[in-house]
Amino acid sequence: MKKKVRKILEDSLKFLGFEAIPSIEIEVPPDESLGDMSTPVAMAVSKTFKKSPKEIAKEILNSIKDKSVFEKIDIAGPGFINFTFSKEYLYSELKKLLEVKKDFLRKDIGRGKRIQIEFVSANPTGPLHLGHGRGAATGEALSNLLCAANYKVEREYYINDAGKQVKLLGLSVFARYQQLLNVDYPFPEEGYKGGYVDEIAIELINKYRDRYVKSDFNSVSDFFIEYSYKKMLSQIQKDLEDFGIHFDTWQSERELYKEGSVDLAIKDLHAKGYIYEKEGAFWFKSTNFGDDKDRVIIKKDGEYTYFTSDIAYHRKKIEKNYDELINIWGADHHGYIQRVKAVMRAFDYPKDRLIILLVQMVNLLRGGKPVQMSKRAGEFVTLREVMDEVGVDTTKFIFLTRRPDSHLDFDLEIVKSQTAENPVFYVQYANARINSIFKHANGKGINTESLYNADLNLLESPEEIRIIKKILFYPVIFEEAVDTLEPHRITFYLHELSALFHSFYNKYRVINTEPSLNRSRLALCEAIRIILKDGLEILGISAPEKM
RNA sequence: GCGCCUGUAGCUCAGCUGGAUAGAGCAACUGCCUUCUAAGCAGUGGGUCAGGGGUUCGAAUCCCUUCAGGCGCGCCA
Repeated sequence: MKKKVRKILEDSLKFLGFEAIPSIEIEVPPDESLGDMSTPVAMAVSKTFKKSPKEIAKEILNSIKDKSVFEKIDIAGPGFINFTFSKEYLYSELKKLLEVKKDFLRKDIGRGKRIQIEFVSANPTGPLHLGHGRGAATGEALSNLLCAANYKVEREYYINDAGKQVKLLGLSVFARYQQLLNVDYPFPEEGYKGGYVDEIAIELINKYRDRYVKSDFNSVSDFFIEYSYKKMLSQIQKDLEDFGIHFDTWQSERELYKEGSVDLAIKDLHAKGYIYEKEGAFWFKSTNFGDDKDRVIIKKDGEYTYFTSDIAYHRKKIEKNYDELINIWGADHHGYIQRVKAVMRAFDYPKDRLIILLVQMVNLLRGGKPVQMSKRAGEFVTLREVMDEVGVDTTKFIFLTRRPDSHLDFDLEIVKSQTAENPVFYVQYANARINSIFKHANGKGINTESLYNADLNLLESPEEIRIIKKILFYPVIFEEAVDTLEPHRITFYLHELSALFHSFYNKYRVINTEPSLNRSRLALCEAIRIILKDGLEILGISAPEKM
């Protein structure tokens, strides 16, 4: 739709000799009476060509050869050119949609490019919380979106199963284990205090009784660490599965060490001359690549830092040779961006091929009062609890009606009280209603097949025309969402389309009209349904047939 | 102190790659179910786009600055 207008404008501008025009903006006018598409291009070039915008607009208008697509083209305001599509054009496009269905919606933006999206990647030291849920919902929707745009998407979860944190988890479980068996064992200072730690300890007691009682932690640490983090990881996997999130690959940090990737990465950086020794530690010269300070990769005690394995991890990503990489991180990690980007540049990776998206924090409230979210203190509401309390679709929808960088207030009381009238149901309900109409039609013996053959010219009311225009606009929104990597644009669009449908539904009957009109309106409903289902699928939200 | 993000209706948020009269949901108020699902529809009220400067034909949108909030600035992960 937009492309059509753009093409026409380009031809016209070329014809007029306005070759040097950078980009033609095309937008939607503020009021539908003005038209369907609009361009301020005449205003933009008026200065360079020393003519009034209106004059230029007039010239452009006169030079447009193929006007059949439009009902009218007006010059309005300070020099906008407004286009209103002809009904014939709208009907023919709608017919195409009904014929080819999804293929009409799909734009081959990715051209089969391979892209890896890494998201969630929460440490397996505790259950997922709501912030992870936001990252999960966003990552999943983005993956689906890019997939639909013909990118070959691989979804990856990075497991921090090495290092201090999982060790601390193991120790926390060990301490609880001892305490539950009445051994006076000190709980680690910074240990994990959540109830899940007790659960694991109890599980161990049930399985192994007092086999490890009074053991020296160092001699059994491997067992406790391994058992504990694996337990947490499988719980995380279960939570994600129930939240409807799918991953293709799970990259373990331990594996990176085991397979030698970490040593290799260090060696590689060393060979490039980006490693130096200072004060007994080894540093990566990240300031060479825009970071504010150099970073330690081998500590004085010979241990690697968290960053070291991340260097190896990203090096491995490079080796896998994706066309693009996306990392979705919680905003609390933003200070980490420069150093990871520095790594990529040190490995000569093109600057823009790694995109790091930040998802802002979720501020969890209950009745306006903040709920503490400290994993170590063990006070937090888990994603699981929220899922169970307010539902998966509702939770996702809340995340997906916000820009990723908006700071989100998630008030459990408000969300729950709105559950019955939650916006997600508004969209799902539109789909369910359409299904109901079809069911009704089938019951009456009305042919609901091959609706592209219906007489679409009968769709003449302002409401119907408005819906057709909205439907045909979907690919435009889709493309914008892909370009900006912002799935929430789809969410808002679906809400708007649903509103138009509900309004139409209330005013007109689809069936029990004249036989030919039955089919026309069913065709319209079918088109709406195709889009609602497609959009919801991208968002990872279910589309129930009845509600 | 430095860096990143945010500030839009009573509340939660869209709109931010500059365009015409700033939108939605919730909340409030008034109407609409004997016909395809009322989880719906029609309508009313509601704004210093945090404040101040600047850029230009045009600024919620870009730049500077002040204020407010969140987050981050480890040989932690």
